[in-house]
Formats: sequence, structure tokens, C-alpha cells
Amino acid sequence: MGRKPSCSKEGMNRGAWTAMEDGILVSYIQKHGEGKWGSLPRRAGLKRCGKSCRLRWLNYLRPGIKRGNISEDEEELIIRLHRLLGNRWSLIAGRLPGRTDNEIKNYWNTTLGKKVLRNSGRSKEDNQAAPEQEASPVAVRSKALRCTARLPVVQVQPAAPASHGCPSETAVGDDGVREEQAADEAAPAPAVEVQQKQLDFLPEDELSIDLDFDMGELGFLSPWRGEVGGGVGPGDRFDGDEVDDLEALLLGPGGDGNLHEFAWF
DNA sequence: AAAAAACACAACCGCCTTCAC
DNA sequence: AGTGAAGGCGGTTGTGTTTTT
Repeated sequence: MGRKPSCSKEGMNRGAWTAMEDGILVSYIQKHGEGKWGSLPRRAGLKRCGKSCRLRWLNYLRPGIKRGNISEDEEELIIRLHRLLGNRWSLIAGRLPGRTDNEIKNYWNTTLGKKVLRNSGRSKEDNQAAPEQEASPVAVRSKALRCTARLPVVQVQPAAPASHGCPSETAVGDDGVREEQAADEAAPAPAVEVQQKQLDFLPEDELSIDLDFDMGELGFLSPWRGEVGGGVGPGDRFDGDEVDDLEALLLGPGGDGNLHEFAWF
């Protein structure tokens, strides 16, 4: 049997993407939309494997990507989400508009992870507030069962400055010039409409938390399938501590009930 | 000023799940 | 129901950049 490799390496370009390759990929997707990654390189005339194209698009070329300058708020959210979700980078990224799983993963591995470790070693209070988490991430399963597209995000404050999730044209070339944030914020809406996955958004007025829910009712938790806190499964219910964790996560520090600052699902 | 070490991050890899047939 | 392809994920590696010695 044996699977055919998803990516034949012969005759393929590897390594860093050039500005020209980026251009080809972007214009192809602008014209034809995302998807069909397997055949995209051939159709677009790129000597890259489909996976590579997908990654390049999702992580760097897609409109709305924010690069660098992870704010303290974002850091804090990442830490809290990581405490709850473990290394589920795509889920975590789904709550940080404009951030990609790869970026968050890198940031965690190079910076935040160490910082958290340092802090947890230094602060006993922290350890008590969030015991076991850092040392033994109970919620972690090494592989996702299924984490589909980025979770939908409800922007509840459209009038707010476009610090989060406001699509902007950031088809930044490879390692070249990065106009980054400034350009991001000032940039006009993307000239093209990129085909996005159809996602169901909750209407704003339906934003509410009912902490007495089934696992299965929580879209973003359902992939855990019973690996939260030692075995909560679909149909099971959270116990008090888990509810506390979720509440803290969703409501933010102080639990003031202001969901607006968070991406929702 | 040069070399070494540390850091940051883009890209690749292999595995898993889902989907279409 | 079974199988292969496609898509998606997290882990890891390679390399360029920055900081330290």
C-alpha cells in the first residue's frame, strides 16, 4: 500500500519564497479563490508543493494577517488559552484575529513559553492560581482530532480602531520590505474578495454565556472529545473548576462580563 | 572587529481526519 | 464499507539576524 507522498520533491523549489512566487500565488488565488491546493501549483505555474502554497498563503499572504508586535493583551490571552487548550495552536489562533497558528506557535516556543516558565517558577501565587498547568498541561493532547478552519470571529466593536482582524492587504513579499502595522492599519480594504470558508457567525445579540452546557455544544471544545481535565466527554458536563477556567478565559481578567474584547466562536 | 552563542521565525515534515468516490 | 486523495494540524528543522564575549 503506502501512501503516495503528498508532495513530490523532484523539480520543486524549496526554502524561502521569492517575491515573484508570492505574486504568482496571490494573483492566482485572487482570481480563482482558495482551495484545491494539490493542483494549484501546476495550474498557477509554481514549482512548489501544494502544502507549501497553502502554508504561504495562510500564514503570510492572506489579507488581514498581522505580523509581529504581539501586544501584552494578546500575550495574556495566548497564555490563558494555552493553559486551557494546550498546544492547540490553531484553536488559539482562532481567537486572535489576524494571528496565525504558526506565528503563535513560534512565539510561544521562542518567547512566551520561557517567560511563562520563569514566572511560574518565581511566583507561587501564580502556581496556586493555575496549579498543574504549566508543568503538566492536562488539557493537552499531542494531536488535534480535527481543527477545521479558523474559527469565526465576531467583531463586536466595528468602530474600534482596526487593531484586530480588520482585513488589510498585506501581501508582504518574502523577507523583503515589511511595512507591517502602519501599512496594515492604513491600507484600504483588499482589492479582491478572497473566497473564505463559509462560517456561521453568532449574531451579536446572541452573545451570551451559559456555563451549564454540554461539551458537544461548545464548538471549539468539542475536538477535545473528553480530554479536558482528565476525561470530560461529549455529553458530560464541566465540574466547578473547569467552569471557572472557562469563565476566566471567556470573560477575561476580573470577569467583568465584557466579551467584546475577545474573539468569539 | 571577529567569533560564538542565542534568538527569531519561515518553511518543511509526517501524521491524522475528513471527504469523495 | 473500503480506499485514496486532499486538507489541516502540531512538531521540528534550517537559516538569517542580533547580541554577547
